[in-house]
Amino acid sequence: MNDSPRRKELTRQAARLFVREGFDRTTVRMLAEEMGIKSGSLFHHFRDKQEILAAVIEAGTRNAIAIAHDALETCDRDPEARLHAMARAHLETLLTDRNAHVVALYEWRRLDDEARAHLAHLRDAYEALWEAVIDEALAAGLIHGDRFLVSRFVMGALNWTVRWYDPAGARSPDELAGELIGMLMAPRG
Amino acid sequence: MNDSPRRKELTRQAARLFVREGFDRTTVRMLAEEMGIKSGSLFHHFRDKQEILAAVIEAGTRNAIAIAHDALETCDRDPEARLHAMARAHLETLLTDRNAHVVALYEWRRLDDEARAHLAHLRDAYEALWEAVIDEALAAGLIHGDRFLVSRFVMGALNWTVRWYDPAGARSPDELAGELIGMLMAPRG
DNA sequence: GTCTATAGTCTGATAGAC
DNA sequence: GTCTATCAGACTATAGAC
Repeated sequence: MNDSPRRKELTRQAARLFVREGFDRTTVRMLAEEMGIKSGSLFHHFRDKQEILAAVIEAGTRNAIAIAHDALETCDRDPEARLHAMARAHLETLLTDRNAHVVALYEWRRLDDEARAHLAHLRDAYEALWEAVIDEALAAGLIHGDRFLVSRFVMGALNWTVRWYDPAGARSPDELAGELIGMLMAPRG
Repeated sequence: MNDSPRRKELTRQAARLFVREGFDRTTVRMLAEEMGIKSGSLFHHFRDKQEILAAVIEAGTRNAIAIAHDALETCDRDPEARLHAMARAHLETLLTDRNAHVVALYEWRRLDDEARAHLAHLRDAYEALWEAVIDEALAAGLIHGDRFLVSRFVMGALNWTVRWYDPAGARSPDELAGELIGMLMAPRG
């Protein structure tokens, strides 16, 4: 459909609900209430419930790419700094906003075939950022292992934080990022 | 309710469906069809849909504990061997059977408060096995980092394999386990 | 762009025969 | 232990007024 500011705001609110309840048990009535309108009005902005999910996932992935891109630009060529920046950016999109990126990761399977095909290149672009940074770290001897598997394991470790991270706890996303890459690097000295 | 062989078999079949479709979008009619009975008959074995989920998660976690326990018993006191055995056991419960353990991890949030309270000690017992093995590896200097965070990151990396692992691919759960702990250990030589 | 009203379908669960 | 039949409510989505 279109791409109005109104639709963007509605998408943002849908993301919060999808994170809290999960896509399947979020009803259009719940979405409408969260948005302050009646359920019938929702379908003026989105063709169906599926389209809302696709909009959330697209926004979440685009945002993750933008945040990661910025984080990489503001740090030098040091592989460790870049790895840290990437992990911190990833965790912030997941844990600080608790936003659309969580939906993109956890509700991907709920997309229909058409939407999945349409959004796959975005997801791939984000993962390509990760694999490039991990390649640099491997080449520098900072970490070691198979390129594909290291990427998957690192992203998995980060993605699963959503399930146990306590925002009221003592550790920030930045500290978590440091601990994760510290775990992968050979001890100093 | 009871604990008949019939109920156990029905629970096993429900697990397959919950993995494939997710709990929320699995209907009692789908469950009944998978079990070869009519939907009304289901409620002779389970009070409601929630109880089926609780049965699956209990079975999945008990099985994971049993498999892990056996794996640890059949290897010596070498911290690396124990870490490897634990990771392999975990991956096999997730990737080979594609069974109830996946449901336990991915649908935990769908349990009602009562079931969650009832099953928390089982989940904790399984995680305690992990933390003990990780403690040994830390004490031996095999890996390094914060005990709590290393546990969470390792389990996260393993749990997320469900989302990308291809059973038809080249790598076995055993190889994956080796790659993961290899990634955490300082390079030899 | 939002509303009311509702169509049409599916849902979890129950009752009672066999 | 399984069946048939069904209830009562919830669901997504649509139509048409404003």
